[in-house]
Amino acid sequence: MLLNLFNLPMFALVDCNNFYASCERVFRPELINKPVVVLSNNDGCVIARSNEAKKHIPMGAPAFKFEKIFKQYNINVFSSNYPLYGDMSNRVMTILSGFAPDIEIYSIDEAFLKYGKSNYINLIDEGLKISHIIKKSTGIPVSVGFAPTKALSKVANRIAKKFSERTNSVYVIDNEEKRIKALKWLAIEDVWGIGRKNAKKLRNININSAYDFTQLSNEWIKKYLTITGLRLKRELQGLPTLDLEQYVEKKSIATTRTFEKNHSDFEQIKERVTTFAVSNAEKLRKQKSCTNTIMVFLHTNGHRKDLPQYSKNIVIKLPYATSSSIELAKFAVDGLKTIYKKGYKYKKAGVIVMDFVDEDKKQKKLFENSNPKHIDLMKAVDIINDTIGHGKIKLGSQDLKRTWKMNQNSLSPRYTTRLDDIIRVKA
DNA sequence: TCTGGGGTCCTAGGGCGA
DNA sequence: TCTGTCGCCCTAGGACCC
Repeated sequence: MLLNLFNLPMFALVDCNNFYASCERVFRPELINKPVVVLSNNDGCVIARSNEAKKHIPMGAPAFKFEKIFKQYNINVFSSNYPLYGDMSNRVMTILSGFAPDIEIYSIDEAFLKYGKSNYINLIDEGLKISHIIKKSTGIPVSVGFAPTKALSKVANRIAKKFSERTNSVYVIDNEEKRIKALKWLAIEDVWGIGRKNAKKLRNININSAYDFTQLSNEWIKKYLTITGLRLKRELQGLPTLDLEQYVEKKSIATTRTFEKNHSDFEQIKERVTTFAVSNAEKLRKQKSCTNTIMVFLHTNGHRKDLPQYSKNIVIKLPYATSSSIELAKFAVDGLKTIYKKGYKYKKAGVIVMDFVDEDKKQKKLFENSNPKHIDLMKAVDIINDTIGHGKIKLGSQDLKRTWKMNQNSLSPRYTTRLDDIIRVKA
């Protein structure tokens, strides 16, 4: 049976269902069919929910406001366990890359696959095979949507997930009738690329579905939703406009954190900012880049209307490109000194680096250059940290005794990445 | 008392040289 | 020499994604 009626390459979007919650369930099977939520760093707000929890908990719900509801409905609450989710994601992606030659890992829990137009395979069977093998090998349930464009494969995936009992979590949009039916069903705010603001704008002019959106004139879309909106319209019409994106090095790297409590003291914030800069430097060295620009920001808790508010950032053009932890930490602290004001209770700070060059292509400046001794020193630090554990080697300006702890009151073990936490099977 | 983190892309608008 | 205009570059900020 020839299913590919568009006679175009087909994209599959494979999406792990409620990924973080599903990861927790893999190692706690007694939680299957029970409500599960996963919280953000610091146990701040809800960032993943199982289907059972979705009835009671909105996305992004602040945990402290929902404690009663958690108890009332026996919701199982987990702190986020990124080493576990990262490892489970790698397993899923490795399996997926065996299904199609071209794959784009779009996020921790989803990937696009591209099937050439000559691959006249039964896509439903292919989707079922993907879902079966991933479930069997990793325990993670997935949904699969096929369509001739990436945006339509997102729509197909949504249908697969929403009507999983009828679709077995696999859906294919491969003719005009299905495309139009799907777009008429999909609410405008659920379209990939239409966020809250734009959805409101569109609702105001009576554009309520994805289909309505495709009926808008190109001029209107270009004017109000920019070139991005125009691309989206083409994609929804079934005209391939976005291709798979190949791996590219990052253009910016950020380390930012909300503090577990407010800090007013300069020295404490300086220690945090130093640590953020060191973390960015490590990530830079991993991708073999140096940075020319660093930004430091600092702000108070915007939710506390009763406290005086202050928020400031500073962008510093560096005199030379560097990936040295020591140099970046120094520039970051210089920046912090400029923006720090006494008397405020700070809740969040961060360091972002951008404007990269390859480490072997950086230009030598006439007067000021990165200290060449740092190159070997940083290599040694990276090797030691990789071998004996991350963060064992620190700068003197980082707090050596204190380990800054996030609130993680409900952290699951790192079943797959820490020997001590591995599951033991009793004979 | 307690509300995440890390990215990308796009545009408007200003400065500036031709 | 003065002025207007065009295009380029840069930056800040908004909007989006997961």
